[in-house]
Amino acid sequence: MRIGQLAQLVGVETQTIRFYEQQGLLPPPDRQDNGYRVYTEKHGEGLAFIRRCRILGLSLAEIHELQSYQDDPHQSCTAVNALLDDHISHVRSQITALQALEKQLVSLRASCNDDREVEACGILAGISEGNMHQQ
Amino acid sequence: MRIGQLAQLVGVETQTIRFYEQQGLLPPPDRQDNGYRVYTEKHGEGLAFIRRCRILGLSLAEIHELQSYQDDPHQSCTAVNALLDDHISHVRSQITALQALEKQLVSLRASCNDDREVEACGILAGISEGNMHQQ
DNA sequence: TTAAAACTATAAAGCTACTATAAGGTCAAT
DNA sequence: ATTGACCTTATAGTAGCTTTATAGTTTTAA
Ligand SMILES: [Zn+2]
Ligand SMILES: [Zn+2]
Ligand SMILES: [Zn+2]
Ligand SMILES: [Zn+2]
Repeated sequence: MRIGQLAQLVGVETQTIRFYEQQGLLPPPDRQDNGYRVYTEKHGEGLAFIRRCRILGLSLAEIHELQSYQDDPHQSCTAVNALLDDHISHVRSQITALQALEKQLVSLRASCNDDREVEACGILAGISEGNMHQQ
Repeated sequence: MRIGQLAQLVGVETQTIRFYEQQGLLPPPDRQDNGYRVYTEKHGEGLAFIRRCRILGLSLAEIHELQSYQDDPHQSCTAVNALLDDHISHVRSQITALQALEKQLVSLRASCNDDREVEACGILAGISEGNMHQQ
């Protein structure tokens, strides 16, 4: 299987596959005489794993870590679970931060209607005055 | 006022100030004979404005747009209000996406306890099997 | 007075996770 | 023989800084 077929199979661009190889996330495949990469089903599984991790918001470093655990299948999976716990708390704190931000933005938005000149705009005034509750 | 004092006043790094100047967000200040930048109060206000916008999650491009409105203070502020509306909806869709992600991660996390070997880890199995409800 | 510390300058690279572009080699079909 | 689709590598761009390198200037302390 060549790179284009693999890409289509998993739904990524060919450059992305080369990029993962370069980053050490995907093992370097064999090459044909002409230099073309030849992939096996295992590569397909590995690539699909990476993509599902990415959809879950895991960083390439976190994926790398998960792969290192997979390479040693008889150790305890505590570290895997902890990685996910950490990631969940990252996501939760992002949500919290964005919700606070939304609140701030909505209250700022309420300080202006559409019938003003820029110099009287409640939004620009609100930002400039800087009475923002940071964090 | 030199760059270090301005940086301390507003709470940013000196490089950040030079970066904003380079990006056209902060007007180039006068220079001393030795080449050192000399800032006025207006620069301080401009920099504080940028920082407050950044805290609100506005991109440098959006800040640039706001500044262009400020330069023409007698036009209607409709565009300013619209920019904020857009930004609010960006933030809301980020929140929605992250909440969906959190749900997915939590259910994945529930598929494992801490007393397994990696090869039996419910999380790794869940990712590998790929029964993920995308988006 | 002089030497170190602290400050300033520019330019360039690094960060994340790709995406895009350039310039070229390979292969099948027309 | 040439088009088109595919493959190769290398390089640059994205956002918003941060870090590093290298060098010149000012301030402070011995
Ligand atoms: Zn994470
Ligand atoms: Zn307004
Ligand atoms: Zn925005
Ligand atoms: Zn587990």
